[in-house]
Amino acid sequence: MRVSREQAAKNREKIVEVASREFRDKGFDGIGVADLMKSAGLTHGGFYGHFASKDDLIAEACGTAMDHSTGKWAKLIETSPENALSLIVESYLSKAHRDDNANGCPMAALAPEIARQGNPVRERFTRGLRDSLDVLLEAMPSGRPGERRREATLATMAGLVGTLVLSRAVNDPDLAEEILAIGRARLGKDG
Amino acid sequence: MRVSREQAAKNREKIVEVASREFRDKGFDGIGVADLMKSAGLTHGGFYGHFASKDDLIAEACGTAMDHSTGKWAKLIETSPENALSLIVESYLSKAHRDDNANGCPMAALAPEIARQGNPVRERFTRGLRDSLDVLLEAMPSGRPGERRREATLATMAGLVGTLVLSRAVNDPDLAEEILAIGRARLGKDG
DNA sequence: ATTATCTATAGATCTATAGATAATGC
DNA sequence: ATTATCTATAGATCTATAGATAATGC
Repeated sequence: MRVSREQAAKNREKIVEVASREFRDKGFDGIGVADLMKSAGLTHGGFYGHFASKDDLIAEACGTAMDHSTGKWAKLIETSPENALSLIVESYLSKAHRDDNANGCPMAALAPEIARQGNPVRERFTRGLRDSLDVLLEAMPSGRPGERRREATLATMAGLVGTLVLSRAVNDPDLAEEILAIGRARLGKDG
Repeated sequence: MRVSREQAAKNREKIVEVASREFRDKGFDGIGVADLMKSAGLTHGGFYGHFASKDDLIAEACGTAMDHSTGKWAKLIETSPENALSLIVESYLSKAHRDDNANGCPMAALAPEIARQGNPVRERFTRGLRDSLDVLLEAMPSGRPGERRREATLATMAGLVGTLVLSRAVNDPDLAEEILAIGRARLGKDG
């Protein structure tokens, strides 16, 4: 039943990848270690050879989810630097993103739960947020003092997260769409 | 062991009040029915005389938490209508609110978890959000088209929630305070 | 020989229910 | 007599560990 070191490393990556999606979809308490391992094609007991605890996996899964999300933005900026902000806002506040929690922004899916986690999780998350802010800053229109640009970046990030979070929680499709649409109109043109 | 109808009604209210605080503090999965009843001064088994299920309580606790939160804003508007928006933003994005999840805004504490709940919970939440938006609209500066005012209201609400949520999730106190401060500066003066 | 994974299980939860108890309200 | 609450427990989780197994890597 033993596999090669290479395969073991791949198995570990697979666990993190599955977890990062399942946690965003169901929340940290909405999915157990046994089911995560099953989704990764492994058995329950093998988990603790890769991670010290579920919390340990949560920290890593949050980190990679943030990195992945930031990577998408970086790619948009690289592709078309001139209207990057507009592209980021349009995709972030799209119906597709709203309806795909599992592959979307970990902040919108998990931020309040992360706030309740221990220091290792929050530390890893904070690093991911800093990186994400650095990337978003590049997408913000220049031609203003650096301090102002930093402010606009943070305000845009908060606006994006708040908008998506409210749109998802709401039961009425019309209200959910109105929230998204207003967010797109106001955040896409900078602050 | 039986109590009067009046006392039973009070007990029910107490359960909802305790639950609305504990849920905001620990999340829906972070506190069990037995512990909630203990905090309310009752025993586990008595719960199901008052509520059909934990989900049932979640819906009601979300609703009253939203109503309570909206009531605070309404009071601020009544007290000083001229600078109500600024007062709302200052209190919402205060350190005190950030550090008191249990008595604070249920959206910032629970929105992503609410999004994963069934229709009854989300319906009750949606009603609470609509009411809250109606109240916040009154605090927005007038002197502009109604449509624009509605947009500014929704954008402000999303900005408030996103700002508080990020500030709480972050591990570094300086970054957490920077996020709050920028939110206060930008949202207090309308959009 | 080492070790990645497996099976099996301990021990601690959690929601919900059954049936007993005792005070209220007719 | 009704009913709000209590005790006790069923049944289903969940995290984590112990010990067996079998393939890798020396």
